[in-house]
Amino acid sequence: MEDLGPYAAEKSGSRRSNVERREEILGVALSVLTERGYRGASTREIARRAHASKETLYAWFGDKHGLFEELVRWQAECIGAAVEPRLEPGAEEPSEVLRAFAVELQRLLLGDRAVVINRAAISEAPSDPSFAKVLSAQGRGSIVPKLVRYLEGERDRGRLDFEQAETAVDVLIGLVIGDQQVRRLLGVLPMPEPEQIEARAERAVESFLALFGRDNPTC
Amino acid sequence: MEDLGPYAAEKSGSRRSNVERREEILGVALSVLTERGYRGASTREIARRAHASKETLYAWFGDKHGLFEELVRWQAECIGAAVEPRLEPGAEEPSEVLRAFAVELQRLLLGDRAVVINRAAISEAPSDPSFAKVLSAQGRGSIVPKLVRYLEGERDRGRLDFEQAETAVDVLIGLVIGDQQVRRLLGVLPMPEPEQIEARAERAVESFLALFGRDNPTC
DNA sequence: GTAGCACCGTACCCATCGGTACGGCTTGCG
DNA sequence: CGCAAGCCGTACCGATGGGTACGGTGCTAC
Repeated sequence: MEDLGPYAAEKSGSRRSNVERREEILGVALSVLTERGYRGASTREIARRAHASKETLYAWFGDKHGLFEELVRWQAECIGAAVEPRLEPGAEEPSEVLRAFAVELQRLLLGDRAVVINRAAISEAPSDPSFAKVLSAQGRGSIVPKLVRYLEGERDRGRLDFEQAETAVDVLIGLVIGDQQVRRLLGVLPMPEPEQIEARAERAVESFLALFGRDNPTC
Repeated sequence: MEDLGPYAAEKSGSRRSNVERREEILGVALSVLTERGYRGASTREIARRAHASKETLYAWFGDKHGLFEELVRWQAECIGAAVEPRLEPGAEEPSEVLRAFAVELQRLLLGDRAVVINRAAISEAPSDPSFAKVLSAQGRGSIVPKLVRYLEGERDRGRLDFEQAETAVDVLIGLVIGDQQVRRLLGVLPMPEPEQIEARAERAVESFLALFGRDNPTC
């Protein structure tokens, strides 16, 4: 991590909260990214709208790539963090746990921030796969293992039935997200309303349990 | 369609196959797009590698946007055309028809051409949604109705059971594609091998029929 | 009070982009 | 043979990009 704050990190008390300023700049970068895409988001415009100088911007983040890598990392961490606590096994019924998970997963993957960041990663993937790597590692790479562990735990409890946990995870994600994410990325699908998210989560989990639940409800 | 060939379309016999030349240029444009993305694909490089002049290029396609719109349209038509004949209802079992459909859908949506074109549409979506519109209309917009019609036909024959055909379509697509497409777009998933595609198609259709087939195999 | 530091705003450098113009070459045709 | 059309290669234009340099300003520390 060659990253650095301003020159004097915190040695001399840093008269103002420069971490706050940092987030402010990142927020501006995010909105410019939203409007113009990665290539169209110029450092000039970011600096101007953040009332910062380009020099400061480059001193803090190294270059344009470094600035947006910060954004990607931030978003990726959000996904991993927000989904984790919903996957506690044991107490509640799998239907309830999975429903909450399905709602949260949709909110995160289909939300504006995720869409914008994923667009940037995808558009830069041919020439520079680093955004995509980070996003994928912190996103799917952190969620799937937790989900696998949870599902296997419930299987051991006798509440689920499957052979390959990875396959079950694939099915669950497919049922919950479907092609919504791609359509969001293309800009042809608006963010679903909360009740639509709930309905889809309900339906997805119902199907999932019909396939992998131990108590087949149709018999 | 404001499109045009060279000035004399075919009036004077067009000494060489200029449609062939056109496809040659589009092929070069596609490979440059593959390597550099939409913004990074300069008309200079396309002209140079196609041994064409920029002037010719602009005379034929109008501008950069027009050139790539041709590509998008071409790819979109391929998807719609290739999937259609596999959805003939009646003779064969739904499991067989859907399996073939699932294989073809994966081949088309996960193939290199589709990935590259979708990347371009996604990266330009914030500032110019026209690529995404075309891609979505010709792709999903043409497949889903056919699929709906097929599924409803089989339901009327008593071989499937569901209420909302659109929901069933959603489930099917989710099971077949899952998040493979997004991971392909991010560049973190290689094109699956044919046997992997077959296996996934098999599994997806099996699950689909477990949910919507009339003959529940688990009872 | 004053020296120094971080920062802002602006101007600047150089590369590249989309799009256009031009000279020269090939080719089909009368 | 000569003409005209189509096209290639190169050069050019204005605009904009990432990245750097510099003078001015306010705040902190001593």
